[in-house]
Amino acid sequence: MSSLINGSGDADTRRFLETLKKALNEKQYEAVTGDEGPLLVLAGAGSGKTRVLTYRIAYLVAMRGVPIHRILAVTFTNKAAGEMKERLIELLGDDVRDMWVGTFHSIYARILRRHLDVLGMRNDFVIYDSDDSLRLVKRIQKELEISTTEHTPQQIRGSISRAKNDLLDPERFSQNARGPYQYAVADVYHRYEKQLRENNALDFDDLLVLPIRLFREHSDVLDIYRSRFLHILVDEYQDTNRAQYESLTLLASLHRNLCVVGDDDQSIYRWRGARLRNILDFESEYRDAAVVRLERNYRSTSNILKAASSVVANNVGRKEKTLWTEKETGSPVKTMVAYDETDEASQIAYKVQELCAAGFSLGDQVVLYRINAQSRTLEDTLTHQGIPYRIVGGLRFYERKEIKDILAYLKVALNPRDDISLIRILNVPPRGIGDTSRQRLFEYASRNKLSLFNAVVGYDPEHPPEDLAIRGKAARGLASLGELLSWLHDRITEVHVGELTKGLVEELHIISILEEERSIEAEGRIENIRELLTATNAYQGSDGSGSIQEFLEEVSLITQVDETEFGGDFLTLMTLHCAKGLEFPVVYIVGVEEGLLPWHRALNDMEELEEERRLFYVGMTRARERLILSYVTNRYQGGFGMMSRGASRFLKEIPQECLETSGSPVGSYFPKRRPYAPGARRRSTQKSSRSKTHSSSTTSSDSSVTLDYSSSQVPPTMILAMGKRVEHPIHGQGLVVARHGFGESLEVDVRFADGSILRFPANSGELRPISIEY
DNA sequence: CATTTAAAAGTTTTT
DNA sequence: CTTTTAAATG
Repeated sequence: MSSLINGSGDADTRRFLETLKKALNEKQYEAVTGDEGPLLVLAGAGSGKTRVLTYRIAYLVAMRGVPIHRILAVTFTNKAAGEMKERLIELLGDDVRDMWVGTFHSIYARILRRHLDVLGMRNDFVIYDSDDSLRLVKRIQKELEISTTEHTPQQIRGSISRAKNDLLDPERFSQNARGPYQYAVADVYHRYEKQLRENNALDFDDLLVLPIRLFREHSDVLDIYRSRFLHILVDEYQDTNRAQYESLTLLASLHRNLCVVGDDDQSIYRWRGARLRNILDFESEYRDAAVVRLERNYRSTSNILKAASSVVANNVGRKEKTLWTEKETGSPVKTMVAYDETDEASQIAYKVQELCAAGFSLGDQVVLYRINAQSRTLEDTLTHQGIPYRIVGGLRFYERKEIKDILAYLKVALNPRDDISLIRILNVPPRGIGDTSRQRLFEYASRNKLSLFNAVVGYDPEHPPEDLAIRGKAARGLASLGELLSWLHDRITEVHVGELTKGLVEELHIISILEEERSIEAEGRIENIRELLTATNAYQGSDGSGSIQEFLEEVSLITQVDETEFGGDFLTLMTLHCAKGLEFPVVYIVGVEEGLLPWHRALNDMEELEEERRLFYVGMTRARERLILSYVTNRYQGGFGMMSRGASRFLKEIPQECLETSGSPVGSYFPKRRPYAPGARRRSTQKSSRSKTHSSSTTSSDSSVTLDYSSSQVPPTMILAMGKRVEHPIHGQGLVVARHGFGESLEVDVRFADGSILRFPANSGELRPISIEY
């Protein structure tokens, strides 16, 4: 492939412009080739936002001769950055690899690594994730004797985070504090910042906030970057917060070539400090800003687009936009009513298979929900029916306990001041150092003005310090930890991360300890550790050296979407927030109910309610061809009562003409749900007992009543679920005990009365499901 | 004194 | 229905 970057002849120029004209519509072309100066691209959902951003960079490089290192592109996830880079490499050639494309967090981390020392901190900091920060807040709350029940550590940590993103340092926060809660937060905040500095650690917010301090207090550093970055391009601008806004303003203050792309209707991170006004006020902020509106949608059918637009039109605080499409009308948006969440899950599972029969693959379909807790019921049902699925988000790989434990060792070895990580691994794996010993160790360290690390490493079991009353098992444990840590510390800068991790895992004997547990969870953990070893082993940093510092940084900035490999024949499940920026041919949104979507705590606040509406809008606009919205009449939460009350107000905002309603309110046919009996195990026994319970009242929540099997549209996969009773013309009655494959290729194992187990293709028609008689 | 076991309480969204 | 906190055990 010829690289555009080297060819600057007239012929190449003309060819490139031709390519652009062909690849882009008029508005997109305008945005891509827009002049220097501030540029606001208001890009509606599915209007080719990423495309514009990518082509604009290519245009700047190829046509305007902007050197690659003088461009800064900021995206929302690492994955988006990676994809943009791949695309740019195709367009411009391999040199693009050195371009600064990344998230705010990763780009600023890079800057801080170079310059943080001028602020009196160290450049070799570690990054605390939210779990680490939370542990720190908890510890401080205990030290300050602030009740953790009255104000949860999560709350306080949230308040601190918000303060930081609003650029309030502890002093300013204290001055503005009103009321007992804010005073408490102020105290914790003070100590929290002090601890971070002492531990040589930065939290996520620091990565955004410290560059601002750096730039403001050291104009020479600011000058390096603001003169270097001739063009700055920012994706998802509607979700930037105050700190991000301020830092961008500083970085763009010299050349003023700031191109921001976003959609105010898709701003969904207010709770994280995102300020809608950043995008709404861009034009007044930069009076000379050019504005381009991308209103043509290339993604959804007109029915879906119309439905979504009608919903979001109810928001007041927005820029007026009219999205249009040349796509066909398409299927109507479908609403489904279910009795409860189990019924909802069954109906979704049914619909998924119906659409599989209609030619969509599982990978084409995604189920979106408001809160993570909703995934459980779906998972149960999908597992039960043998539908392969994949969850995006939830617990991230690098946040799993066993992984974080191992990484904590590396962090401590790299940065001996990292007390939070050290405390974490003090007794992991169990080595006899409990609460009491830990407390004594703390006291001993502070009495002797030793860092915790030195207290541990310097511990000599032959001559234990007199003022450290640790003996016996705890003493031996402490000694072995000290040995291990100094062993690690000696190698941390020399050895490749893979080799060191391997040595560490062996030294800890984690695998054998877990093997002895002989539980499913332990097996999963072993799997995870093996995966970590593979990852570290294969790791090559930017210079191919396998530096541990670089590895740890990369790992802590991984986003939820980054981790998931898309493609493959899996049904995808994720929260609405996670779905931002993605698209699928078929989208289900479940739990479209008052109290859930909109979330109950948003009901009394106009702005919060609008954000919920935007969230719903984002979900709807992910769909290319089919959109299915479902709600239930009885949703239970935990064991305590109902949590949502009927269809969401947002559903009523969709025009009737693009809707199709299905699924009757079947509530009356269903038995009232029993209150949870304590001790009634769910996972294993419920599955078999559930169908019995329901069928005893002539119905089954496995949809055998709500869905009409006799209409023969029901795919066999649906009927031949695990545990279903079936009849075979020769062998008689049996029970489905296993399933292999999926869809057309599904085969099921059936155990018959004589104990024999036989395998049948599900679509052979030999097996007939029978309703269970009692 | 550490670990296991039982009871109690709390659940949005995430870089 | 999970996660955290308190009491019992080894």
